[in-house]
Amino acid sequence: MTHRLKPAVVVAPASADGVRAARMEDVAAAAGVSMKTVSRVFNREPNVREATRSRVEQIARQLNYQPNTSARSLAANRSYLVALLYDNPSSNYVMEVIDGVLDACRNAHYNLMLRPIDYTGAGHVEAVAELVAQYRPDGLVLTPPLTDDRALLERLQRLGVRHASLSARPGNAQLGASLNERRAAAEMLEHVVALGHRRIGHITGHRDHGARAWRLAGYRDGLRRAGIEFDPALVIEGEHTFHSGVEGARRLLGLADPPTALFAANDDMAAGVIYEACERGLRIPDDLSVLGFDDTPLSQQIWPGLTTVRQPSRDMGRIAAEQLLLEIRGTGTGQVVQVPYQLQLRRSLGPARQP
Amino acid sequence: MTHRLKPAVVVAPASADGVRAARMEDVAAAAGVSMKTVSRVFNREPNVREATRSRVEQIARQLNYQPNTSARSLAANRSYLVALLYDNPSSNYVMEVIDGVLDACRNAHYNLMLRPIDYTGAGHVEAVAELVAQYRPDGLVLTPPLTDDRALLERLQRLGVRHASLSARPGNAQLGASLNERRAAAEMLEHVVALGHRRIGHITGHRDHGARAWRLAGYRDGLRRAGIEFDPALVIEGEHTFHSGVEGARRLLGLADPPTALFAANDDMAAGVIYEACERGLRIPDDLSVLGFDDTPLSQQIWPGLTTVRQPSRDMGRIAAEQLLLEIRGTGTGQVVQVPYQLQLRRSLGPARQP
DNA sequence: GTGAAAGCGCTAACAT
DNA sequence: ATGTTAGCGCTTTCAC
Repeated sequence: MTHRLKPAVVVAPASADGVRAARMEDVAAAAGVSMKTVSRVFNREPNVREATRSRVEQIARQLNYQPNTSARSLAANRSYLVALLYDNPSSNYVMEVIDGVLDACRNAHYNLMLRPIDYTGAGHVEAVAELVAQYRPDGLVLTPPLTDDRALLERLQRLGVRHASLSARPGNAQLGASLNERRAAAEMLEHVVALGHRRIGHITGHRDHGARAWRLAGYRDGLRRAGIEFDPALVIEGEHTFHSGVEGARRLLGLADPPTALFAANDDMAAGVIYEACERGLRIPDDLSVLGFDDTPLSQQIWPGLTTVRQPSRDMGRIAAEQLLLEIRGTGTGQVVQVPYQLQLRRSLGPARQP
Repeated sequence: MTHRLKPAVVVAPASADGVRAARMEDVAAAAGVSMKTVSRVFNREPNVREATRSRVEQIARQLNYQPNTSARSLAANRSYLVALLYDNPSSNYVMEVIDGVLDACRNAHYNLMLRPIDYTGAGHVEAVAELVAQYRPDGLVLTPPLTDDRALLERLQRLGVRHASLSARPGNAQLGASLNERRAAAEMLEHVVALGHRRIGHITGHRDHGARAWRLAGYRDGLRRAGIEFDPALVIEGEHTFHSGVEGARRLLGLADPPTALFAANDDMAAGVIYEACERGLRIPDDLSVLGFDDTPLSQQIWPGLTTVRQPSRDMGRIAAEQLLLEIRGTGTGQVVQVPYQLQLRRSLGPARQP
């Protein structure tokens, strides 16, 4: 007994459009080939004559055929889904990464799933495991600091889920994109020193982020090359938030002999520094130069414009997803791609105030 | 001939975990019930004895059973997918909306699909139609100005796809969330007037956004109530971007008799106003008060803090998705929910400068 | 309140 | 180079 009507047999209005969507069977029938051949065409498999291929493609277009993703997933045991896991430190950053990953996914006809994760929360590893069990993403993209979360990485390994990472610590990722943050920070420092600054403060990133160590090391490299002795009193622990930038500035600007320039490990904190400097009536850059890192949209929306290191987050998201998809689709071998940085000079940086 | 092994029969290591994921059949067997009963439990259908329900649930937990979404989708002819369409005017805004929608989706075990759309681009309606054909989302969430895109709305209607909207023009949505923007703007104006301002400029939103008319009308309401004559020379067309805020401020502050307060139709433009004012050496709020709308994170990251209308974008995203899901799941009747606004007073607003 | 069986639309394995 | 068939894991329909 047949419970459901086959449109190939009975044409019945089923959607609001008045016509049921075409299935692979319909295309196959119209093209005079088997379903398997249509399947081959749509999956770009070999062993289809060119003439057959183009005929199938034309018919499919005529019938406005769109493969049903659920059926494909079920039969092929793939989800055609990539999940992006992020712990939202800065919505500007995340949004750019999303844009890039989305770009790569759309090109590959993959779908993107988003999952905000609180990596400090208990059970965040379990939450990811559950996501994997339920949706079976073909791969994951991780942003810092999830990229370096030992427990999470081990679990992913056990689950056999591939992942690509942005700015992961070396060894924690085989796939993804990263940037030589240490060299970038050093270069920024050299530039600042060249403008006559000798007392340069630093507000670090959060301890769980690899970026903290790299940017701090770059800061020290820059000082060393200039022959400036490292002064621990000028380094404050931040945690990537605007508020921690304000706090850091408060402490550094409250010193008896305050710095003439402040290098924050990201733009949000740099914005906090500018805010606090303004509160104190300091003029930027006359009284204080401020430097950031990332070049998020924020750096152009505050006054004065923020001098920062341009990190191509959108590209990094796209590249990481591309490397992942290479492996997923078996069309190549993914790697960790180094992307270029660039000093973005804006008006928050000026010559050192003369003593 | 059997091509694939059934784990219920043969236990074979299939995943890296060493154990194949449990299927509904396994749960049914272990609980001594039929698959249909397990299905009923998982879909919260009626007609299951409480004892049976809890036994099934316990077994499922023991076996770590997670329903396979692809199989569910295929069989039920639903995608368990909601797509969010947005034309990215401000990444802060979009990110908040995403967060809210995601929240609602996760609660309902729905997946979210993102689709940035350039509504000015040719073929954007076709792009959406293709997305619908391929992924068959059970519903869409639209953000302005897509909420009021005639061609798009008509197409969705024909395709029979439900949608919920944020801040849609009345009549363009049956589902979603909105805010009385006109009243909010008027209230803001009254507050500004109470501080002695008489010449108050306005930079409008983009013409394609309903918000433009509402916020402009509120601005005029506020002036009228204060008995201040509307001066068209004080209104500049903006387009929601930081840059258009800078431009608008440039023109208004260049007037012979410049305004003492500037109300921008969103925060990004207000940040542009502050930027331009600083460029001119004006002190805020002493020389110029600046007002925004939305209360995105940006309004707290600039100096001085921006006085603005708090629009709960995250809640609006969540609520819109909830209304949509009510209809999708047939568990209720969705509507357009009015959400509250709130004046967010910060230091960019002060008493009018005495002439 | 519960179950049996058909079938959703596709791909995998095996044939030809 | 192309076709045949079983089956992916669930929900639906209908029977009990």
